[in-house]
This record gives sequence, C-alpha cells and structure tokens, in this order.
Amino acid sequence: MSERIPEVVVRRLPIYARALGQLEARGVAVISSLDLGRLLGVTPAQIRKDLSYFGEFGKQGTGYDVAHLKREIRRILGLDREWRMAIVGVGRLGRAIASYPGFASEGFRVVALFDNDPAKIGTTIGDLVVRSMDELAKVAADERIDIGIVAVPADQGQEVVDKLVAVGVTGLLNYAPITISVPPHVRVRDVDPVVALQSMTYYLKHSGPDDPAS
Amino acid sequence: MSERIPEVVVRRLPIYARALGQLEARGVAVISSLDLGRLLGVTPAQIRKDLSYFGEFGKQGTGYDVAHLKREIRRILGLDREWRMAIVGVGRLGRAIASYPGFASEGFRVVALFDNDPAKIGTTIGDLVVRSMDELAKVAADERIDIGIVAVPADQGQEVVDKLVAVGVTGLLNYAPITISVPPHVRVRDVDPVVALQSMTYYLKHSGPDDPAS
DNA sequence: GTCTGTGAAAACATTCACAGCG
DNA sequence: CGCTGTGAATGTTTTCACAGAC
Repeated sequence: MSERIPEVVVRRLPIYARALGQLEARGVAVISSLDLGRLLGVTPAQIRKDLSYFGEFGKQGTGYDVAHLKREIRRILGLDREWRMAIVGVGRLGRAIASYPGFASEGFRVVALFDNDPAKIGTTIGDLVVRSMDELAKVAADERIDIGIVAVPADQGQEVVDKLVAVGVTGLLNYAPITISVPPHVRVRDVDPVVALQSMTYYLKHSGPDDPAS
Repeated sequence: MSERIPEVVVRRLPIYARALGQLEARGVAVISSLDLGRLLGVTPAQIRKDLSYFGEFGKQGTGYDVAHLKREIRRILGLDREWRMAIVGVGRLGRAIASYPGFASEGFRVVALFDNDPAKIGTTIGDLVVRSMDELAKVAADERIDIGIVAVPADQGQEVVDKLVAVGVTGLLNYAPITISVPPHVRVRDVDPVVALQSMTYYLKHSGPDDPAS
C-alpha cells in the first residue's frame, strides 16, 4: 500500500461499495473477488488489485467480509461524514435535483439554493429558501458548502463556476452542457446524459441493423 | 485510419462536437488543435490523434474548419439521424426525464413511456400516454425503439433491462443505482450523480481542509 | 483445496517530436 | 512559418500467474 493511487481505481470504489451494500441487504456475509467480479462484470484480479492499494481486506481461502469491506471502502472515500452542497440554478433541472431523495440518503445534504431570477429569489423549495447569488459568499461562510451543483444554462455555467470557486468550494457537480474550467485544486464531475447517449450511438450505428423481425 | 478505435476516443468525440458547436455559434470559423485543446483542457496531440482514427480533417498551417469538423464528428457518431427512446418508470425521475427538452433538441426523441403502476397507466405526460409493460413488445415493434431509459427503483432495474433487451433494444441509459448486466451486443451508459460524488469526496477529503478563513 | 495479495508481463492510452504540407 | 498527421517513446492500466495464508 501507500503508492500513488490511480484515479480509475478511486472511481470504481463507489461501485464496489454499492454492490456490497446490496449483498449485505440480501444477507450475504462473505464474498470472493470472483463472485463480486461476476456480479459487476469485472475481473476478479481487478478487484483484488484495486483493493490492494488501500490495504489487505480479505482472508485467503475465504474472501471478503461484506459488511467490513463496505465500511472500509466508505471510510476511504470519505463517506463516513456528511457533505454539504449548494445548488445554483433552480429551473426545472435544479428543482428536480433539489427534491431528489437519493442525495440525502447517501449523506449528501443540500443546504442552500441560489438563482439569479428575481421572480424565484425568496421562494421556497422543500424547506430551503432560494437566495440571490449576491449572498453566495455570506451563505458559503455560514453553511460551510463543500460541493456546488451547477444547474444553470450553458451560457451561465462558467460564470457560476468561477463564483463558486471564488468562495472556496472545491468540488463541483456540473449539469450544464459545457466543459468547465477550474483551478487544479478543484474537482469536477460532469453529469450529462446527452453526451453519454452521443457516444453510445456510435456503437449502435456500427453494430449493424439487428433487425429482429417479428 | 481504419484501425480498431479505442472506446475512450469515441467517448471524447461528443465533447469535441459540443465545443465546436459553441465555437460555431460564436462565429469562429477555424480552430487549431492547440486552441481547441486549451478550451477543453486536453493536449493538442490528443485531439489530433483522436481525429486521425477517422480521417484527415485539418489543413496544415491553418487548423480545422469548425463547421465542417463538427458535421463530420456528428456523422461519425451517428448523430445525423433521429434516435427513438422509451422511458421505463414514470415516477419523479422518469417524469423529469420525459419533460427534459435537452434530448429532443439533440435528436433523441422520447416516443413511449412505460410503468407498472395501474394508477399511472393511461395517464398522459406531455403528449404521450403511459403504457403497461405488457405492451412493451407490441409498442417496441410499432415504434422502433432504439434506446431504453431505465428510470425505475434499483430492485426493479435488472428485470426491466431484461425485458427491454428481450424486445430488441440494444442501447440503454441506466438511471437506476445498480450495475446492470446485459448481453455483449447491448450498450449501456450509466447516469448516477451519487456515484460521481462518491469518488469526488475521496479527493476532497485528501486535499487537506483548505479552510480559507474569512 | 480455495482464495488473497502482488510482482511481472501484456495491453492500452497518451505524449513526444518531427516530416511534410499549405 | 504554423499547424497537421503520425510513428516511436513513454506512461498507465489491466491481466496473468503464483507464493503463501487459512
């Protein structure tokens, strides 16, 4: 352990943790890298190698303790604490994100909402009031915002990113259909279903018209 | 050209196409790999190498014609036609997806909605009627569904995937928080903001508490 | 016997660096 | 000149294969 850890490895850990949670719920106590790999469609060697960057979690001849490994991975990822998020942009998309229950249940709490539309400022979504972007610095200080969620139109995306970075936010979840630019200490994850589809069509196009006649 | 094309390259093409579209809208007619790379935060060599898998699109001493390169990339990706999608699951998430205007504007048309809740079947969202999953085979044949969007809870995800695959759908956009399993001819793209956040926190945790005091 | 952890090998992806075109 | 297209070099990731633990 204690080498430099490849980013691809870190990106796979949440997938492992999620699968372990599902196994745990089904009452599975122990699992081998072979079986976990089958479940996730990856090779057992990859799972073992990935985990080996962080320590020795398995038992030879047996496999991994499901509950323990899940807890360890979550700790490694920093999921043993709450993360505080602000959503910028409460249009259709921002509102859908604000009321999505999947964040809170995983420890990602939305603690502030921002928009630049005067008609929206002051309105309430869930139990949060929509605030003006002018209040960003103040609210960021009061609420300790870890992560900013960018849910504004493309043409306002970079401006919003710059403001979030300026008040000390170091993690961004970007829903705007643009490539945003940030200083090196800021981490970005893009969520863009259209881009995902646009690379998939390359393969749909090239895997011949399957045309399974009725 | 005409080698085997790495998947990472295909995944970057939509990003290039999107940036080219934005440049085009701003009236930029020609761009070099250096400038496009700066814009996207990638090396110019990567852009040139990626494009070289598909042909020679640039002009030495000048760069790339923005409108032409965009059109070529979109053709390569199969974005010069319409793609027909069905959404399975019209809960909160499925409805948000159904009324998201970003798909249609990029040529991804939602042509059918399914759910297994009798209270939802027969209701209308936009101009589409929600149908029972029992009608899937019939509707898939009538409507020529290319892509299935999985927007059901985790515990129903795999079942829905199997049904979609059974009626000949070869592309899936998966919003369920599970790793789905499909035969090799089926392409999957996962959309999961929680998983995206869960790998980001690793870096937020490890890049020290920046703590920029007010 | 079963399964982990891990160096070494193989496969894959990115970057370099430059010949050659406009 | 400036910039592309591309083999060769470098760096990264995955897979192999096996010693050793249970």
